[in-house]
Amino acid sequence: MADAVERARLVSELGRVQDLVRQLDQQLQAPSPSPASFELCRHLAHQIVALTDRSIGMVRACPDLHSPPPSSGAGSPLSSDAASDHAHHHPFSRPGPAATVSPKKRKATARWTSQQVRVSAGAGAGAEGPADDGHSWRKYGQKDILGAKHPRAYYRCTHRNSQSCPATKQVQRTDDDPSLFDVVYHGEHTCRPAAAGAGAKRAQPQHNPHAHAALQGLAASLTVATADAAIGAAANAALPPMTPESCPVRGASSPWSLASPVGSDSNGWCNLQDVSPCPLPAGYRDWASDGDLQEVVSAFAAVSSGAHLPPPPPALDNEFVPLDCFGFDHSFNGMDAAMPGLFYP
DNA sequence: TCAATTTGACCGTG
DNA sequence: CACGGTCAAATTGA
Repeated sequence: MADAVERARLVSELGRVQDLVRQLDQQLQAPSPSPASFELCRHLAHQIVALTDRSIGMVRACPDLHSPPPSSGAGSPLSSDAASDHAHHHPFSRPGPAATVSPKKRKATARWTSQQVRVSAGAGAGAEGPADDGHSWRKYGQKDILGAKHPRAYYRCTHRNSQSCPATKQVQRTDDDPSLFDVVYHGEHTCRPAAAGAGAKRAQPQHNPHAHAALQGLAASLTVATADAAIGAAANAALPPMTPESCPVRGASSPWSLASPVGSDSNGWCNLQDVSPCPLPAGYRDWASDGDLQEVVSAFAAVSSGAHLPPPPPALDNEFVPLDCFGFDHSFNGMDAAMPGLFYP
């Protein structure tokens, strides 16, 4: 029986997280980033992580809060996989070419950032598959999935060999709507978008002038996630108005079709069926088309799920590598288990 | 000729 | 043993 006290505490914790995110946002907007402000950013980030960790612990400790929200019948996104429940947990494996121990071996322990997205087939581009997400993918497999009408296709980044880019994705047409695809992204792109933007460098993620947008999105996502955690009206009442539409993450549609699973429906999907851009400030668009959106979203997903960046370390178990984005280099061992409710529903 | 896709087999997990 | 994920040989296309 989730006592109201526990809920109130959780809401309060998440509210603090949101405040911290806003502070971080403000720091990132500072015109001339100084080492001091960078340090502050780091500090804020650590606090955010610690608080979210605690919040998740609270949710876990309380069975009622922990129980998943009843999927609002309207076609649960993963209904196609409902028959096989591992389809939901995507413990990803195979950390890239460096782990050439023996072929066809998978590491069960490796956990990658995993982002679930539902996209529609590009309207004009035919219904072959989801719209281009800005990266070049190479198909390496296809499987018929039990209980699903359509096979699942497996893609890896074209630059996997040349640049050791570990990113992969799985694409599966939804059962109910053939024009919709469920896309699960694993890993992060470490490759350079070679021909994409003329000489677009993704060298210094920190002090990214657009990073604050992602943080705002994160703040919005936290709001939604709170609601997802069955906090419901209490949370929404306690938090400042921030509509899901204000989440830049959801607007990453042109041409990016990537979204954070946090601010999504009850199953962690972010429905991008509506490919028409959602109302976004111009900055968000520019940023999204720049590729930085994915970077930041992935970064947060990585932070949340304890993923790491290549090149893969030789160690099998402790697989954390510092994120260059915010310098989240400590205290994430706990985070590995901290966010599964959000990323591994 | 090379790159991308297809497809059946292999492997680890539950 | 069934299933999902991956590999790699064969095939296709530019």
